[in-house]
This record gives sequence, structure tokens and C-alpha cells, in this order.
Amino acid sequence: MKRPVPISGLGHLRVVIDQDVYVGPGRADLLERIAGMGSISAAGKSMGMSYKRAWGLVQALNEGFGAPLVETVRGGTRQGGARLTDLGLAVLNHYRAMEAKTETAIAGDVEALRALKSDIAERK
Amino acid sequence: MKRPVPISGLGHLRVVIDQDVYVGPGRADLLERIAGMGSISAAGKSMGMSYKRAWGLVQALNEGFGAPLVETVRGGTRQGGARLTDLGLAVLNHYRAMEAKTETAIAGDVEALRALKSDIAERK
DNA sequence: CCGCGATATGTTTCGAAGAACATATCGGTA
DNA sequence: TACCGATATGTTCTTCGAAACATATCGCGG
Repeated sequence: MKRPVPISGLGHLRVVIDQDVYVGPGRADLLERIAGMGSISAAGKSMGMSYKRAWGLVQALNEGFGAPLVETVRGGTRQGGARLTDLGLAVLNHYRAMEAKTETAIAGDVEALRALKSDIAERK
Repeated sequence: MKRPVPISGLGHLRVVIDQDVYVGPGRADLLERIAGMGSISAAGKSMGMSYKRAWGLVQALNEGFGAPLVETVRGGTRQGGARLTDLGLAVLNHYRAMEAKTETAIAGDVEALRALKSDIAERK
């Protein structure tokens, strides 16, 4: 696998809740896609990962928090699926909020660093 | 290898300058220690990594920026050593600044998340 | 001119993380 | 009741990165 996908943003934020669990860009994206698609496997595939890997990440979150962020259903009318619990939604929303706040907070410094680098590139 | 840098902070920030280079907690710490100890190997050892690994990180930064963040000397009166260039110092300072800004920006949300989790823990 | 301490690199070994493959289970529907 | 799609989970195979080990170089000081 390759590096954490450097999305279009300025940085990657990993929020450490405690020793058992954290939330980073990948986990947040996965939660978001599960919420949107109603399926762990579909969400995982859309991010280029196997069902097993996606499922493992969900487990890590559920166990880490001590309560499910994702609820799953097997069988049933829609042949199973998954959706976010209130907790899962809360975690996702907090993460997105922190991401946004961070981006604004560091925008100036990032700009300065990028300027430093392009000065170097031009000079050569 | 064990993943999370157990810092005391709220989160880990990785700042993506561009596709070639980024600065994260580990690289920043390494730069700081090089500045303080005047040696790549000493700085690396103090962080529990091999000289080779430390040297590799320095290379990645130097190459990524297109100019050295760390200057090295072989032999000489002090039997070689390393120190930060102005660029290296600038990068380090910017990173620390961004770290601080981020911590203040997200403190509230982190607190909320931790509260959510301890509510769960108590309830069981 | 040899040794020391630090940088600079190559080679090999090892382990962990993920991918790939294989089942098992569930519970509706046809 | 056979089937389907999705969850759930175990096992094996690959791959990639780091660790470990091994040199080579540098340049002053003794």
C-alpha cells in the first residue's frame, strides 16, 4: 500500500482520543462513505481496500470506543448493510469540524512553507 | 514497529508541503534534536532509531525541499556533526507554530470526544 | 600515519501489514 | 428450500519497510 493519500488539503490530522483509539483521515473517510452507501464492503471498495480491511478498521473504532460507531445488519430485505450510530455520526462530525478548524489555523504557515520551497525551485 | 508517537498532545499533525515532501511529528522532533545535539546519529539514537533511519529522514527532507535543512560535516576538529540550516530552522519553527495553533483550535472537540468515551466507559 | 567519531551507503534479514483466497452465517425473497 | 448479497472470520501468501550488519570515507589530533 502506498502512503496516506495526500488529499487536496493542507495536512493530515490524527486525533488521539486515548491509548486505545484514534481518528485519522482514512477512518473518517470510511465512516463517511459507510454513512452514504449503507455498506462496509461498498465503502471499502470505493476507497480501494478489501472488505476485510474496512471491517477491521470499523472493529478498531467500535472496540476502541467501547460502543459501536457502526451498526451492521445481516440478511434482511436489503441483504444486509451497515449504518452509523449516533455515536458514529458524532465522532465523524467532530472530526470534520477539527479538520476545518485546523486548516484555517495553519493556512498561513503552510503558505509560507510552500513559498519557501518555490523560491528554492525557481532559483535552480 | 509501533505506530503512534505517544506525545502528550491531542493529535498528530502532518503538514503536506507538496507531493514530494511533508513534515510530521517524527521529522520535526528529529530536526529539533539535531539542532540541540549537533549530530544526526545522537539525535536518532535518542529517539530509538538507527543512524541509517535518521539519515534517511534527513535525506527525504533535504531532497524534498530541493535544498538542505540539515548541513553535515565529516571529520574535522569535532569529528563531524550536523546542524540546521536557516531553512531547517524555519521549517521547524513553522511546524511548532502550526502544532500549537492546532492544539488550541481543536481542544474543545477533543474534550467532547473524550467525554463521550468516558460516559460509555462509566455506563458499563 | 593511525585512530577516533561521525557521516555516508550497500546488503541482508526479519517481521508486520495488507492482499488474496476460502468459508461460514444470516435472513429475507423467489 | 435454494439463492443472493452482505456481514463475519480464519488462513495463507506477498510485499514493503525497518532493523541489523557491514563497510567506506572524511579529516583533525595525537
